[in-house]
Amino acid sequence: MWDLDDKVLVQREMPAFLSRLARRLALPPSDQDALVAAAFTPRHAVKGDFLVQEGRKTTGLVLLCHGMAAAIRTFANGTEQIVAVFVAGDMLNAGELLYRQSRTSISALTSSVYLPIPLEQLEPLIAERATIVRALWLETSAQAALQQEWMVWLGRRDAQARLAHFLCELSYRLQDSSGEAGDAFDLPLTQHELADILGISTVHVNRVLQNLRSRQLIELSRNRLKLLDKAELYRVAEFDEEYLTSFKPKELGAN
Amino acid sequence: MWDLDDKVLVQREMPAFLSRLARRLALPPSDQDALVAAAFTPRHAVKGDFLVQEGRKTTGLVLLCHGMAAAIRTFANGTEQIVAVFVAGDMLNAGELLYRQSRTSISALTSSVYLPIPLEQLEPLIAERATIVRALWLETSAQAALQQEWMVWLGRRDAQARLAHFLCELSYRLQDSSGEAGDAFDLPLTQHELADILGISTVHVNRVLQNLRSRQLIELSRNRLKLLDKAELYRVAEFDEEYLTSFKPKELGAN
DNA sequence: CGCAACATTGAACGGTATCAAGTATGGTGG
DNA sequence: CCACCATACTTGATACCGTTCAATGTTGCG
Repeated sequence: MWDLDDKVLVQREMPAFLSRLARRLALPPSDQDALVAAAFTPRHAVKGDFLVQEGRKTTGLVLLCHGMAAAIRTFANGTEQIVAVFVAGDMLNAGELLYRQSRTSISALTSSVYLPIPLEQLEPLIAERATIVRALWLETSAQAALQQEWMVWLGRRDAQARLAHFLCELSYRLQDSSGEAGDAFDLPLTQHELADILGISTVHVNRVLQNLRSRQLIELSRNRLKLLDKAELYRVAEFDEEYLTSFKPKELGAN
Repeated sequence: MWDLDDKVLVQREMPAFLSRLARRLALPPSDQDALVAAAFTPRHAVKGDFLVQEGRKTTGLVLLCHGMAAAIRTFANGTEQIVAVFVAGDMLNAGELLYRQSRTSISALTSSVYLPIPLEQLEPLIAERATIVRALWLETSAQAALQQEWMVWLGRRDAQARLAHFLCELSYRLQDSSGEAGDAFDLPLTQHELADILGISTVHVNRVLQNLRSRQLIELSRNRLKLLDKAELYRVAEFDEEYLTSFKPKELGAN
């Protein structure tokens, strides 16, 4: 699974990842150092590899350094629902860390680099350093806020608004995570996967996509997405980025 | 808003509540004492009162000691989606504590007793006591797990399965929270509120309820619900209580 | 008692699923 | 380099679940 390119990729991505991590968690340097010291070396996964497996014992925290991943729940009848999409900088399983086993499978949507931090190393930090526990709690909270937003559009919007909203959210998060402009980005999702995210059928994803295309709101081919009219897309989605910007937490100790 | 009955209610409910809290958070006695010492006195709310208001500055942690409450998101067009239902013993806003303002309004579904813990008192504890941060993190994780389950049935099940699942979940949580048998309990929700939870129309809630009644699965009148055939209801809902039982976290320090 | 909120019922409409078929697209082995 | 295959995407026809609108019955509360 490893080849030269992967190693190069890892080495090139890690510094950028670590600085994003610092920005995001707002940890004191000593804590961040302790966290990184507790980690294994970065690993590489290809599309479809599982980074976390449903029902397995939680073995540690997993940080996504590069690429994208999705948390999947599978039904008895074989249908699936994607309950989360992760981008570089996200923790994949902060919310499951305190439980015996994970409730979802998380699989790589693209070739990815991830950083596992085994529980044995992490537990002493969790037991002693309130700031590190706080960072994990913060990430869990952010994840919960995102999920809540998904619940709202799953429950109350039609397919078009759901899709538009998802694209807006992803654009915003990628921008935040990579620092790039968010008007065009790689969308490594098949229409089938989009269907599993939005809770609609694959066929209908296709139709809604074409509708958005015909209205000159987006351009999408070969997994490359362009947002042609962001303002109008935001309107269709009723997308309010505030729930994402407010992720920036209060400073420690600040009122 | 206060009368004698309320005070009696508060006094009668608090000991039971505190013991539930202890069981749930698995905090060392010293930490639990510190938490309770930081709290205001218990307060009382009537149906419809807001315990937390969307957009307002977060002023502290709110524990629900008695009654039920719902977290509500409101749209521009006036429609609402209920994104969470809380029962006695739940923390209402653990996941929002680190942010500047709350994203949801939380309103009392019944006459309720709640315990506010102001941020000024809480912040020193959060800064210093890893065990307390851990408890808050744990509660946020539990909340996120519940939400994820809702996302799954919002995305992929029909109205009947959604309703059945919600009833199963609530029954289970009430049983867990109150210790009572869960085969019959008060369901202080109008069909309209159920619709806002399930993401379907009020009219359809009515029809689905009647279907469940005609199949001898439930009995519901005057806000009192009886589960007549729990096994079959579980089957219809594809309800797997494990995602709720697994909330019981690992012991501190245990591997 | 009378009003307001809640529950129930029917009819027509609409969004989305499902089924089925056909068309790109990309990767693989010969 | 091409033939082939698998996967992804596209399109149309039909059925169903759930919405909406509207009317009526019921309950509870001031």
